[in-house]
Amino acid sequence: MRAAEEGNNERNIVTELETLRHSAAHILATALLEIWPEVQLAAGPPVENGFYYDVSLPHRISPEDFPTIEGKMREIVRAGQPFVCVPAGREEAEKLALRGRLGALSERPVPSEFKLDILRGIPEDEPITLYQNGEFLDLCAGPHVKSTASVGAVRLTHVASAYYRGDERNPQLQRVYGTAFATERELEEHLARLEEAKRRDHRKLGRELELFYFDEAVGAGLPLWLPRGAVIRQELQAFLGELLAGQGYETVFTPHIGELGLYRTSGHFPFYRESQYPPIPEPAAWERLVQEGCGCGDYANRVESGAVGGYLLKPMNCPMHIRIFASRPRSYRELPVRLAEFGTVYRWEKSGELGGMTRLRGFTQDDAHIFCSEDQVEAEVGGCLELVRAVLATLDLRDCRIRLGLRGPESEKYIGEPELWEKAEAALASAIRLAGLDFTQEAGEAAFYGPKIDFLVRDCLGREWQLGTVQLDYNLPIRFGLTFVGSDNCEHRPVMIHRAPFGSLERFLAILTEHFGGDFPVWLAPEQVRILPISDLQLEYAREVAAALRHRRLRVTVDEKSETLNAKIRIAEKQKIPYMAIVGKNEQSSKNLSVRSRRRGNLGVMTLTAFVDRVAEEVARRSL
RNA sequence: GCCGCUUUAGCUCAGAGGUAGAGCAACGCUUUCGUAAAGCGUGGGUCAAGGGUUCGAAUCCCUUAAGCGGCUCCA
Repeated sequence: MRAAEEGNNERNIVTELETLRHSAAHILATALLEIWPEVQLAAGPPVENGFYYDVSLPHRISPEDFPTIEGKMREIVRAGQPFVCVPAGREEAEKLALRGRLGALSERPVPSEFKLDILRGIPEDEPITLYQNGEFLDLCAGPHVKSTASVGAVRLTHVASAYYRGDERNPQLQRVYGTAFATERELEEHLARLEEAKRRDHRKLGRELELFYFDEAVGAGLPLWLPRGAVIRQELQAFLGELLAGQGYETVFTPHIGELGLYRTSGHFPFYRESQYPPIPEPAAWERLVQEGCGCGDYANRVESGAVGGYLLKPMNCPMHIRIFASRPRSYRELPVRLAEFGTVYRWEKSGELGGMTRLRGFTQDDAHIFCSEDQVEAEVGGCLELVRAVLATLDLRDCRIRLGLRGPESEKYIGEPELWEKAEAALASAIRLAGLDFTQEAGEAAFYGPKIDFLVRDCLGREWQLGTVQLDYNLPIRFGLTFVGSDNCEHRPVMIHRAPFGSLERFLAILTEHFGGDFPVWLAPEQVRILPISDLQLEYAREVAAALRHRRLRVTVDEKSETLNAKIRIAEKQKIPYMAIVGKNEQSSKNLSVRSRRRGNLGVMTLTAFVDRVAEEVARRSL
């Protein structure tokens, strides 16, 4: 969801809590004005977990200012200022803005520039309303609570920056975030939930559980999968591999770089240009350029014109899969052709956009491209949706939203004819309806070659990320001149479906880690069982048990440290090992195990066979 | 990329111009323990990197890098 919905600048306020938080934003604005009367206000809507107000102010607001601001806010709450709606004519409102009176406590020497701009952006047929509490008068669609006293508990959370109206060409504002509730208790509960959520952060757990690692020597946004993370990845890949085999996919492998010309044909160069690493020249060409003293600008021009050849680090796998399809004549009898690959791609993300495993410069998609005839599209898209559903259900990711991404208004961002786009957009919409799924349509969310269905989930901080995606593409088959021979012995144009149920393995791991808080189901757990000998006398038996478990392909280690049992349990618990098998004198003589589950505690004594069968079965069923 | 903040031992963090600290982890010794922390000891740092100010810089200033919170953009 966009933080700031444009239009008349305020989001549609529906719930009581949103109303309260919107009022809290006005209280924040009032407090800011009392401290810095020159502050220029832009917009202050409620958002997912609170509210914010965008302001322009020479003083850089920092968390150190929060106590002062919050103090003022509490005074305003205590004062119980009523929120009064003041209907106003357009001209009157504009006069107030010009006199600096909108978004202010009094008239000021400088006009309320943002309020003026917002005012002028409101459609003619919409009424203009102002709201006042105390001396603070603001352009606002409302509604508000009765009085400032209704805002029982308010807290500022952080300050960040944002472009005015979300456009990077506009001035940058300071965005002060806060949250508000009717009561102090609800606020405390909310803050506690936030703390808890931070404990699940995949960046923190990724380090603690040794799943992945970022090394400055390697580069920003380029993750190193550590052995434990690699186990999870391999399990995920194996799981998906089974599903794909069942749906008639074939596996392919393709290189990480390809001729620039390939990407000219696909349109990645230039339509995807800003997301790509610059071209890699051939060594001979590079030498010549160096000898000629060719500058970067010159090089860029020569690459652009095709005078100098080169390679591109692949930003997507589709062009290579397309070339595989085109590698020989295709008959309608073999359609659909479904080519799958865990394909690693590289994209130039701006430095400030990188973050943990959710946003990277190199990542691996569980990619596949389906080449089919027009009348197979519906069934194939349906199959893809079913695949995503199966993946999400197995991994318990139920809390997800489905978005149909359509073209936006800027036509230069998309390739192909509008009629084909309409056809593709309609086909996807009907496929989702057929699958009986709820979805929203959003313009401007399409890929450059076609519309798509995205599955979105939230991370521990409430940020929404795209995981699975299904994209319909009538355009690349045209650009590559793909054909198949139909039953009529004529050439026909195939349709392409791009799809990735995980999206990327890295982002999926991030979301999965946060979803389970690091407590992965047994089938995914890097270490499934840890044997805890009570004393060194049981070491040998412990190793025997481990060998037996390993024989059944379970991932097991023995804690051979000279520690107390309690300490060993504590360590295993912190490392979130699903099963601990305790072996002491008694277990050794009876050839049993005392089993402790991370989730359910002490499970009591059982035979080795009973334990192995139990865990192996859980793994085989991929139970949660 | 833009705005703001941050960077001290493997991890979490003290240290506010005068010779670098703690807890946990690691390692060693003692202990051989019954369902979430046994005891003692040892090693470990170009204080992110580079430059500057100063008699003297982890500390003040500048540049760069990485990370964090957002914005923009996207798996």
